[in-house]
Amino acid sequence: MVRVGLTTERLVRAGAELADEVGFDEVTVSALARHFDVKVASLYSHVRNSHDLKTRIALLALAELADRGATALAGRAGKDALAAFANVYRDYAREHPGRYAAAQLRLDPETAAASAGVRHAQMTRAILRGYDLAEPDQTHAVRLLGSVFHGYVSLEMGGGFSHSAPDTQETWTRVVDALDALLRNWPAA
Amino acid sequence: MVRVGLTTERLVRAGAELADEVGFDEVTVSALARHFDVKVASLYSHVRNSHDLKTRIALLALAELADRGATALAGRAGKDALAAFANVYRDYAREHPGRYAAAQLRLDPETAAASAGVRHAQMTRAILRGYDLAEPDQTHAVRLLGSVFHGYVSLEMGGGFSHSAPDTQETWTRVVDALDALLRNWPAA
DNA sequence: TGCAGTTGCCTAAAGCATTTAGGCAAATTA
DNA sequence: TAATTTGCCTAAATGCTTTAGGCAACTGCA
Repeated sequence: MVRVGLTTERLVRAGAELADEVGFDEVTVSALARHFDVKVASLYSHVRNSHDLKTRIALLALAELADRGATALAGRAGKDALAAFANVYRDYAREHPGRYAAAQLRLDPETAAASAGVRHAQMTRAILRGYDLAEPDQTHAVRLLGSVFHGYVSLEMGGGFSHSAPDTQETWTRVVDALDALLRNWPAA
Repeated sequence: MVRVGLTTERLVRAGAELADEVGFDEVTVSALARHFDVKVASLYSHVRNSHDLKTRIALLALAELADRGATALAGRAGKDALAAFANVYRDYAREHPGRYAAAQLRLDPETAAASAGVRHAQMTRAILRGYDLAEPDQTHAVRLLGSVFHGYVSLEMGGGFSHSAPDTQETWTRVVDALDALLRNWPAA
């Protein structure tokens, strides 16, 4: 019996790659077993069940995204930081569609609280330090930015903007411009 | 043999209700068959396969959403129209989480082109008539609004904003205010 | 009203994904 | 080298998906 050397980590990493290739929904315990040329049951020593596998892939994606965000924010502020951070989301989704889809998985509250999702919110707040927003407007703005990034990227990936001029890169640039203008000029309640 | 009177329409409608109750992912041909107390194979005369069923539920949801949007827009303009339209999305998602999830299903291009999704874009453009935006900024703005509505609602439903002050209703109101301000003051390229 | 054709639901069966239980051999540790 | 842990296995149950083919109940027409 030749041991392949399975670990939870390797499974999750391979699952993430598989997701990017064939789509997150197609990531199944069976497919992963085929990939490692191993019997299906063998994976269940490393992963609790199918949902556990998917959750772990989601956590990986969130962490990778947060890492990229942190790198992008280093040494930037204001609109520069905003644009860089926005591009992280968009680029990651384009490079890793399966992982990005995984990052959208609904996590139960405790898992979410322990995930890199928390870092995302912190980074968004960091960006807003370049603008003059007091609470509660800062929180409103954090939520708005999250919505735009997430919403834009998922609509674009879902083909929502397809086949129409102007191209999505131009829109993306202009949307970031518009958000910058809005944050500099946030309306009073 | 008692005939239940299955039709594609009834299946789709029941599937939509099931989605709202147990989640869109749990909507399966088998579950629907159980609901009608009928053998699984019987449904395959009315629905091509599982994916076909889900697509039809998605189309139903898109149409319902568009109908509500049209009703909300009737007789309104400017910020009033913007707020009403935004609330349609949010309310629909809260009332019909399963259907809303269905509406997010990625449709192939021809299906999408024939869907009520087209009406959504038209309505968003109609709202923008209340603001002074020429092309291509109008298209950018259409995409921004779509992103915010979609992104906000799905983050909120996914628990992304949970357990934190201020409450999401207040944020939603302020986000709509902010969008209105942005559209009235759209930055030049 | 009676019959023919259509339709609605059935049985049967194959394929694949998920999950658990229990076992043997290889790697690790003492 | 012996003992223990670990990695992968076989076997088996369950459930969802899908296709093929059949009979009974409707429908419409004479």
